[in-house]
Amino acid sequence: MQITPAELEIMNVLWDQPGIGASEIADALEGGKDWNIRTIKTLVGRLVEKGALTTEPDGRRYLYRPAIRRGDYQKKAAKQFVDRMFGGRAAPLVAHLADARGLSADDIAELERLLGDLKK
Amino acid sequence: MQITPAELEIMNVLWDQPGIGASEIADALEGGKDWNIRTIKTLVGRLVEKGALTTEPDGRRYLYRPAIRRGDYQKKAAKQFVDRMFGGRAAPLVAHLADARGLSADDIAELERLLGDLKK
DNA sequence: CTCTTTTGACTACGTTTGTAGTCGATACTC
DNA sequence: GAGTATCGACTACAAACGTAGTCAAAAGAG
Repeated sequence: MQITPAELEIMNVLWDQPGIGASEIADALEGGKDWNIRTIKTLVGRLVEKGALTTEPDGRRYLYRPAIRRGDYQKKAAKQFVDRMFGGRAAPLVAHLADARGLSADDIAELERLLGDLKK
Repeated sequence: MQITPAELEIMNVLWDQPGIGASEIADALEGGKDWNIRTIKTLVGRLVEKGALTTEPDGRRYLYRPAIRRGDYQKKAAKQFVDRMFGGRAAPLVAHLADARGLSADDIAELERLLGDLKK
């Protein structure tokens, strides 16, 4: 089940607010993404076809909610990305991120905690 | 300059062995990727159009080499990926990777070294 | 020299993706 | 109740993608 970048925007909205309709999705879309409502409905329809969303009738419209967990999808996507771009090695990826956007002190602290856990 | 997954396979070969021709690329492609030579040439042609590869005549054929550095491309792709999938937060990504594929002891050591550097 | 192979240039073509439009039915506004 | 907004279902359509085919010229095989 591959989710395209445009579709992912929809998924992100629905992971944050499951059980809303198409017009609420339109409202909730971040910043510049002022897609036409038709566009949103097309993307939602494709996600339903793919089995990534479930529908629930609500009067004459549908409410949508993710059929897959965000964490599961993120994990699969992360693995695929690292495999393709970095031959499966995570460290170079983190190095690039550090360089590209400057990890915040919080990020660094979190990573340290994580590494501490992993070593056990 | 967006590079598609199929094109990235080509780039990876050329980053490892810059200055080879289409048939050498075919030979060098990893494992299952036994693409038709036409397919490879199409992909190479598109990469040249996009400015991702430079050409150098060699007799009646061309040798190709990347016009962009692997590191630069990785960095941009990593940033874009983390932005899209994790709202820009690197730590959850690393957590998923750790979970999904079990970071090796080497990976962990490398990340620790990296974090040590970052804290300075 | 003739046949086969290889190369670049150009073309092909189904599928996926982004971005909507049309249509008929229902709901909401006055 | 008549006009307008909204919904789902279906359709449209160009660009990008994956995967290759055709063609003419040049190079290599015998």
